[in-house]
Formats: sequence, C-alpha cells, structure tokens
Amino acid sequence: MFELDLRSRKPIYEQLVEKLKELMINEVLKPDEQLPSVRTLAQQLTINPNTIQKAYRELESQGYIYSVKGRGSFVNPSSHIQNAEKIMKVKEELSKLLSEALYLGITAEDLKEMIVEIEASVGGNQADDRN
Amino acid sequence: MFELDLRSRKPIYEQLVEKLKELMINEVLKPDEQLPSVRTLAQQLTINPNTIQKAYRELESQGYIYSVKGRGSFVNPSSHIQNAEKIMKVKEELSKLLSEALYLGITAEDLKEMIVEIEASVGGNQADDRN
DNA sequence: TAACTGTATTAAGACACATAGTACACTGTA
DNA sequence: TACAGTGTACTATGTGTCTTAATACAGTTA
Repeated sequence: MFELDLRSRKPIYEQLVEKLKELMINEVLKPDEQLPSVRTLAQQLTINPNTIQKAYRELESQGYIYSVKGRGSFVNPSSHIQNAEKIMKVKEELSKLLSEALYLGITAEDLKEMIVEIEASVGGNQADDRN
Repeated sequence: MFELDLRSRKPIYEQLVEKLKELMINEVLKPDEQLPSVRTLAQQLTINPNTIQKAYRELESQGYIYSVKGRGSFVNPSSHIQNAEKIMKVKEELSKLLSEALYLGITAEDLKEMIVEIEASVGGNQADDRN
C-alpha cells in the first residue's frame, strides 16, 4: 500500500496519518471506502497494531475517517469534515510556509502555478459534492 | 522577544527555530544583525543554554544564520542561503499542504489571494538583493 | 457460533528532549 | 595582559513519547 521510514525522526503513526491523507486526497481511497483493518495493515507493514490504531484515532479526530466498532474504518467524505477550526490551522501553516518560500526566492508566480497544477491533478470535483 | 509553549508536544528547540525564522523572514531581525547569545537568550526564556544552542545549530545547518566562535551568531542574508535542496523540500511541503487545503474546500482563488497578501506584508524587497 | 472488526489497558524497552554542570577556544576591550 | 563575553563540546540524569507485546472486551457479519 505504501512505505514507511522506520529510521525517521518522524513517528511512524504520523507518517501513517500523512500517507493515508494523501491517498484520500488523491481519491485512491474514495469516500465511504473501507480502510484496511488495524490488524491486517499492521501485518502488511510489520508494525504493531497499536501504532495503526493511534494513526486511525488521529485521522478520526481530524475528521478524515470514521470508525464503527465491529465493522471497520471508512473514509469520510471531505464535505463532512468540520471546517471552522481545521481550516484556520491549515491556513496558518500555509501562511508560514508561503512566507518562507518567498524568503527563499521562490516567486509568487511560481507559487500560483503550483496551485493550478495541483488543482488539476487532484481533480476539481469537490464543488458539486457539497450539500 | 517571543513566547514558547513548554507544554507542547513540539520540542522547544523546534519552536525556537520556527520563531527565529519568522523574525528573519519578517525582517525584525535584519541581515548580518547579531542574535542574542545562547546564554542571555536562555536566561530571558528561562530555558537551558543547550536548548538554545541546538536551535542555533539547526538554523545554521539550514543556512539561516552563521556563527563565529568568540563573536556571536548572525542573520545570514537570504540570498546567501544554499537553495537547490532546500527549495525542493519547501516545495514538497507546500504541495502536500496545498492539496489538503483544496481537499478541505479552500478555493484556488483563496490561496492565490493569500500569496498576494503575504507578498505585500513581507515586503517584495528581495529581488534587488541578489548577486 | 466463529471470525472478523474497533477499542482499551498494562508493562516494558528504546529513544529524543531538556536540564545541569563543567570545560575549552576564540574575540573584543579595559 | 587580564577579563568578560562569545560559541562549542561533553557527560550525566530525569522525563516523556513512541513502539512493541500481550490480553481482554464489545460489536458486527456470515
């Protein structure tokens, strides 16, 4: 499914959160699709089930997935993610990173171009998904 | 000078790196200006000098400051930062964050507007600083 | 019932973080 | 030359997080 860097200073469960987010954002994992169970994914990645669970718990608290005891964990449609506070956080992070990029000499035009490319690759199909 | 969250899961030295970067990017700390010594800053923030040193070492390895034994630590002009690898990293981080922002429903127009605002606030004075 | 799901708990080890204390080399100045 | 200030290095210690391991319980599905 993906690879982890066990020697990284970044915790495994955080790497998992990032990778899984990526798969959902790029719609490799589609809305309401079931994620691998904590045990099977742990076996595939040869890491402890508790570590998977920690990642799933984090993803659920951020609104990216929902879990049902006895059934499994599933991708939450992006339109269902609680937005108010979450969007603030992302914007703050973005603000820092954009400032740094400009400081390093990346031009505003470069940055705008990045947005256009990412928007195209990720598919602009969220507009009609809202209710 | 600034505040730290000692109870955060984020290490103090990383918070320091972020805050100091911010001050340099916003030109509160100007090129070749001297930073507080590890001991005085440690006293001001009531944390250990070793922690300050760790932050300074990190900033130096990233090219943001330079240190001279016996004299002090100073802000490195942004045009002197080695760019090749560093810009790649920042662009990768940006790419992830921009994808997430779009996924959460922030529009490309919002993002472009952010860039314009940040560019204005940070001062577009880097173009004529290069050699 | 049986096999699968999520969830919770405790214990242990490894590792990074932060502190404390000490020491050395270098620079600038009285 | 002294002295105070600077960066830098090292060891030791305590603390917290991460990760693993082993169980256990509750709910769902065939």
